[in-house]
Order: sequence, then structure tokens, then C-alpha cells
Amino acid sequence: MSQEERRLEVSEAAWRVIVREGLDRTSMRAIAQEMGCTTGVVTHYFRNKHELILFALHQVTAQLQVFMDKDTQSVAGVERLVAMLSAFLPLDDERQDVLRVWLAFLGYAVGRENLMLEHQHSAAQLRALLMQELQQLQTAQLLQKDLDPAIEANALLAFVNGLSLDWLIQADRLTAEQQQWAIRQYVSDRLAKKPI
Amino acid sequence: MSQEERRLEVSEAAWRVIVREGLDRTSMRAIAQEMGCTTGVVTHYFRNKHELILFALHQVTAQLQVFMDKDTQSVAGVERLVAMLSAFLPLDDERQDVLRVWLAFLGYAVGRENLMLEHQHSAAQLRALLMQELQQLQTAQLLQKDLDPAIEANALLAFVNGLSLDWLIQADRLTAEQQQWAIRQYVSDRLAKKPI
DNA sequence: CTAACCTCATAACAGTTGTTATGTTTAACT
DNA sequence: AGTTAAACATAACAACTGTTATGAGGTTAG
Repeated sequence: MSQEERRLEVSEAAWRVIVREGLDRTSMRAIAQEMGCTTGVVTHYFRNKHELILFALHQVTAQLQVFMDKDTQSVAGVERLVAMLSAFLPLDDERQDVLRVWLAFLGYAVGRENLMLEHQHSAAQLRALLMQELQQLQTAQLLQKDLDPAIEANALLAFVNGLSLDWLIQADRLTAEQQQWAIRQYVSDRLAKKPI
Repeated sequence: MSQEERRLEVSEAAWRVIVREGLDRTSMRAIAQEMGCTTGVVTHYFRNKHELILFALHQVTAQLQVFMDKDTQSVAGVERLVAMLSAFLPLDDERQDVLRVWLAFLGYAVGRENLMLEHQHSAAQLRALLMQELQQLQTAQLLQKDLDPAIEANALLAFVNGLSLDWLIQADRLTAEQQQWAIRQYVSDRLAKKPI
């Protein structure tokens, strides 16, 4: 097992502790215990806790990109855009965990300018992917004219973020189907040239 | 100065520390120092830290309601709805702090089911106010027919949440004017009977 | 005047935190 | 076979955490 794979295992253990106990209770010892090891492992693969936190945070963005790649494999056109956006929604257990970890880190970034910049960087990365997709759809004349890809990508991210937060905060949550319906509705009404 | 006022002062000091240093660094001693006192004050007015945290969290909802009340004083009709929603947006420094504190608490609630329920309760409270407003507007025939106030209140909350998060995460933030324009656009396009 | 009480300061408590140094075992390489 | 280094375990460190008990000073009520 390579170095990088082992670091991923530590990071995944950290994720599980975060989801189960909260970020502030995710200590080095708790992570080690989650792995069934001692803190020796954690300190061996990460210089300090800050580096570990940062790595685990980057894994959120990486995981979101994995979802996006996977879901857009066999889809084309406007449906591809819907599939991309689905990566951000808490459709299943795995995505719900990503959402929780992401939110824990975001709250943790309050009062930490550097970490908040990391979030901004990550968001910009994902937004760029969305923009690229929008431009391609626009070139293929599948979207309404006069749409600014930058603005619309931003609005789309705000929309899925709102839906995700709503799922966390709301008592009667939207089902996976309702979430995707909301996305489809949005894209169909405000972006697509022809309804889908 | 009454007991309750003093508790509010402690809570406000806690807010300042949260915004400046982060929730996990907001210790009893840090709060006391922010007030220019010792921990004796904090422990005297709150049984334990959990009670203090809960109180400070409830102040978020209270503050949002204060904003809503203040902004809707001298407005009527659909503009009143826009004013209500403005309470949730990071339009000025004060609202930005409320947003940061709220987000810090929300991230802190990950892995703490009870705290997450508190957030759900708070959101339900605010949603009820929105619903009430929507119903009144509908009775006054200022909204489109066939709108379900419950669904639309939910969508509105998701929308403002998305905008707020976007402001935090995005590098080139929307100005206060752009935020309010977005709200107005949304209400005008999807809810109001006649454009405003 | 004095006794009770509210408000706060001080200090000590045990527990937890991240970090570091040192040891031990296993594997790879020459 | 001997050397080197990676992959951990263990333990100790100081700093910090929330909580609690105790006491001081000031205010109020009888």
C-alpha cells in the first residue's frame, strides 16, 4: 500500500469521526482509534493536525469531482448538466456524508481566513467545471441565447447549495426524486432552449 | 442591569469571539476576556457551556426576527416580502456577522443530533413567518394563483440560503444591491402576479 | 447594624488536546 | 547477512479545556 493510499485511509477515518462525533471532537486519538491504530500512524503520515485537516478538506472537492465524472459518463446534452449538479445534492448516504463533512469544515472556517480561502478556491474550481459545461451546451445551441455562463454557473451553485442546506435543516426533507425534479425544473425553465 | 440583559452581554461577547477566532476557540476564558472580566461572570449566568452555546444560538434566530420586524415596518404588498427576505442576506456588517455565527453553529451541529434539531426548529419558525406573509399576499391577490405557500416558503428559504452561502464562498461577491436585485427578480418572476 | 444575597474573582481540579522523542518491528536492498 | 529505512507503538510533555468550590466586596432588606 502506497503512502498516498494510506493518507487517504487516515482521511477517511477522520471523515467518519467528523460525521459521527463532530469536527471539534475529531482528535488525533479519535482518528487513530477509528482506524484501529494508535496516533503513531496519524503523526507519521501528517506533519501536524492542520495538514491533516487541510488534506481531508481537499478530499471533499476531490470526491465531488469523482461524483461528477461518474454521473456524466453516459449522458449528453442538457441531461449532462443535470447529472453534474446531482453530485452536490444529498441523494444517497455517501453524498449526505460529503455534505456533512463539507458543512463541518465550512463552519470551522469561520474565524479562519485561510481556511475560508480554501473553500473559495474549491468552489471556484467546481464553478469552472460548470461554466465549461454551460459553454459547451451554449455552443451546441441547447441553451437560451444571451445567457452568461459565469453568472448562470454561480446561480446554479447557489441553487444546489440552497437545496442541500434545506435538506439538512428542514424537518420534512425532499426525497432524492424531488431534489432531482427541482434541478430539472430549474434547468428546463431558466436555461434550456427547449423544455426537457 | 437585569439578569437577562447581562446574559445577552455574555452572548454577544461570545458572538464576537466566534466571528473573530472561530467557534472551537471560543472558550469560557476567551469569552470572559472579551468582556474584560473573568470566567466568574460566565459561570454565574450560565449553568454550563452547553447552556451558553444554546442561548447564543437562539439569539441568532431572535436577531433574524428583529431584522425582519425592523425592515417590514413601513413597507406593504410584495415589497414587504422582499424586505422580510433581506433579513437573511449579508447586506451589511451586522448581517454578515449573524450569517457567520449561524454557519459556525450549523457546522458545529454536524455529529450532534440535538443541536441539528435546534436548527430545524429555528428554521421552521422562520419558515412559518414567511408562510404567513405569503398567505396574506395571496389573500390580497397579489400573488399568482395555485401557489402553495408551504412549498414557496421553503423554496424562498433555500434561495436566500444559497445566496448567503455564495457570498461567503465566492471570491467576487455580490454587492448588497445585487443581492436585493436577485431577490426582487425571483419574487417578481415566480411569485408576484404583476412584475414589480 | 446586621444578615442575607447578588455579582464576580480566584484558584484548583481532572481530563483532553497536539506535539515530540524514543523505542520496536518489519521489510527492502546490497 | 548486515544495513538502512519505513511503519508503526508508546509514553511523556506542556498547554488548554470545562467545571467547581471558596471567598471577597457591594447592595439590599429587616
